[in-house]
Amino acid sequence: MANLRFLRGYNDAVVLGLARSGAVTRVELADRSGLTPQAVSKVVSRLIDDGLLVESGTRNVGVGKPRTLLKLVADSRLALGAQVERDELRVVLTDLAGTVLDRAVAPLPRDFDPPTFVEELNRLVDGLRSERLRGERLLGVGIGFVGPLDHRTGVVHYPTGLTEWQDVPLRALAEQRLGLPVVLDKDTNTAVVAEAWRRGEELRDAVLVLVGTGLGIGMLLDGRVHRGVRTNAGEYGHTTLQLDGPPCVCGRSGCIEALHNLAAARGDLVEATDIVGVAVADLVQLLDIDHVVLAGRAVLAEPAAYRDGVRARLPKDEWLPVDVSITPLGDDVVAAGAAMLLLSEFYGRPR
Amino acid sequence: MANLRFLRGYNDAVVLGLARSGAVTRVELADRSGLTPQAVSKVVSRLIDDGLLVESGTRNVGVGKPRTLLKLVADSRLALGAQVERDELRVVLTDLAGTVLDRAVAPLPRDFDPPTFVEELNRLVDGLRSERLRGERLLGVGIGFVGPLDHRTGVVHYPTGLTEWQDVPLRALAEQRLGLPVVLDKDTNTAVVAEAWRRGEELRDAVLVLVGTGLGIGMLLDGRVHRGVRTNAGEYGHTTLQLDGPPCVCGRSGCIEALHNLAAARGDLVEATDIVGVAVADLVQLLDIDHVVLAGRAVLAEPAAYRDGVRARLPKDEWLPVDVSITPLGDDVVAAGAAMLLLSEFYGRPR
DNA sequence: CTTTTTACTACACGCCGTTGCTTTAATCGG
DNA sequence: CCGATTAAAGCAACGGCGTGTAGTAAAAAG
Repeated sequence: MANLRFLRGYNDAVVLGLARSGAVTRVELADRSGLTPQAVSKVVSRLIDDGLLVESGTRNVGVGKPRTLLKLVADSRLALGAQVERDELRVVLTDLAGTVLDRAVAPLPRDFDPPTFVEELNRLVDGLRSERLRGERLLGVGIGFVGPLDHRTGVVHYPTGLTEWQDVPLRALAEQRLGLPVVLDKDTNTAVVAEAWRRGEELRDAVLVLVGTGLGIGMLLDGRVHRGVRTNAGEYGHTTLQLDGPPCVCGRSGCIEALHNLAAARGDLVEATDIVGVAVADLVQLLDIDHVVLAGRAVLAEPAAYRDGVRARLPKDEWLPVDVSITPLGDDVVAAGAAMLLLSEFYGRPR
Repeated sequence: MANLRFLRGYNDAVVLGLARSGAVTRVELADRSGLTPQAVSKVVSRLIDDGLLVESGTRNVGVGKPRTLLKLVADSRLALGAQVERDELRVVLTDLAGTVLDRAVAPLPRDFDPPTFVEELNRLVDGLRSERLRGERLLGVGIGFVGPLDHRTGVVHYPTGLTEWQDVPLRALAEQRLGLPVVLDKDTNTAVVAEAWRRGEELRDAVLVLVGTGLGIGMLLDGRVHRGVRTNAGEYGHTTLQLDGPPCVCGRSGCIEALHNLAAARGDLVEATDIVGVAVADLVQLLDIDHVVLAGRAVLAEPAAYRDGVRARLPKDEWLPVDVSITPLGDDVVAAGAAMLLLSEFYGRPR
């Protein structure tokens, strides 16, 4: 189904997305979006009325009237993002450009239950909210949680290590307590949203590899996050890499995660990063992506080693080079991505 | 970029897609599409004017005016599809519903060159065209080719075993010779299009596994074929399944394809199907899909064995069952899918 | 200063789905 | 048997989308 509201929202999002990557002009927006100059003028004037864009000077390119520069008003809209791990809650405040403005971190009790969590979330959110925010600039809160969960319904199913979380409608609970719109997604998905939102059209096919105690990936395919039928895509840690390998906690044998963690426990960084390299090379080949972003505690402890380990296993001299990078957002990537996921609900391309 | 033409085309495609799955009524179309009843009425009247739909009786559901049944006029539009293998060319004629109406098969000379191929394609196309087709019912020709190739540009790059095919603009060559619109895609992609086009909304996240001399997959993710940055996605045969496994023709070790073909050569069908099972289970977990379709010469020789081998490796008693099936199109699946890919260029959802 | 070139906008327009209402055709209730 | 009720579908007016045409604004070039 598509109607005129969809049409407008879609084109608004296209223009805003291009504007996010830096100062632009109407002419350039028309060229890069495929919209006619008239349509761009209308869209831009809507966005200026909403306070999302401002005109900021001119740029001269040869003869003729100079182009009017347009700039995103990054702090016209803000969002909060949370990362929930088994022992820690992190909440960050980001602006429309995806810049992290502030953060708060608090420990979570062992095997915490939903009410405890919602209260703690509310406490951190209130702290960040009261300092800066007057008026309606704060759009809502995104939550990046460990899986499995359902992004569409906002229900957490049964994450390992959290016995009190059996089919908990977290999105509804959080919306009620915080009085703000809430979106819920898997941590790996919010992380890849962070990269996609900040890098824009440059990043359309990418994988974000999150290496911590487990190994999960977030997939950006053709400009959209791939979540699968039940938001369960990206469980890459338990993919078989060695048929007769060592047993894994998941019950099967020779999983990527088992091989990686064994090598890491031995202190064999070369072997550990090589495992990740082989796994990523398989992914690149399967999905035909041109960007790989590495993140997670293990990677951030030894960024160069993991980056080089992955690069070494990727095919060289290829007609399509694969860009391998470490997330510039560091420990904030999941929480910041959750905030950007919420921003994208309002200002991203509608479905 | 989106405009009113896009809007109309999109909604037309939505309605036509629903109509493809059997006789429906305007009310049901409105319910299932999310469009308003008036919008459906307008769309349907457009489609009737174009000869794509007809009213065919009524259906009574309780009180009130009975619903008018609508039926797809399947033979109002036809398309041809070709499958190109290293030793054989197959061309089929399908209607708008994806039903195969006719076929022609011809051997191809060893290491055939582009001109030879285009002439042979033209000969088979002409044969199928002259028998049935008067007027403008034939929309064009789809070609499913072995990779690597570029779907967007229509250029075949450098398929192994075909030394005369270095960056050949096959789509342009074929369009010129045949005088018909042509689309080009990898064989695995056209095969998954065949399943998607025929099964409609029921199939939104699926993998088609094509097991022949190699092993490739076609991915349908969130209702769209995933091709990757350079139409190279789905090269699954050379994914590592055993780190220290036997050497593969690709230069690496322990690839799925190498393990499978070794087992098959030994005549060990259980082992061969189990390898495919493990590989598919990994895929299902990674992509979170709910449908697996098996196809290809090896599978069609022992369909039950492959189907059961795959089922055995998939997680059981899961909250999300995975449906495993054999393609009902048999040897035609790639060629028929190529025809449906062409149909979808005209009557599928626009990008 | 005039001409040329380029950026941008004002406004009428065609066409999209939507809204409100009417017509059509069945069942239901007496 | 027949009016009341219910549901499907069409008609007409409408708001809003991007588009096309024509015009204005602001620079460089001559």
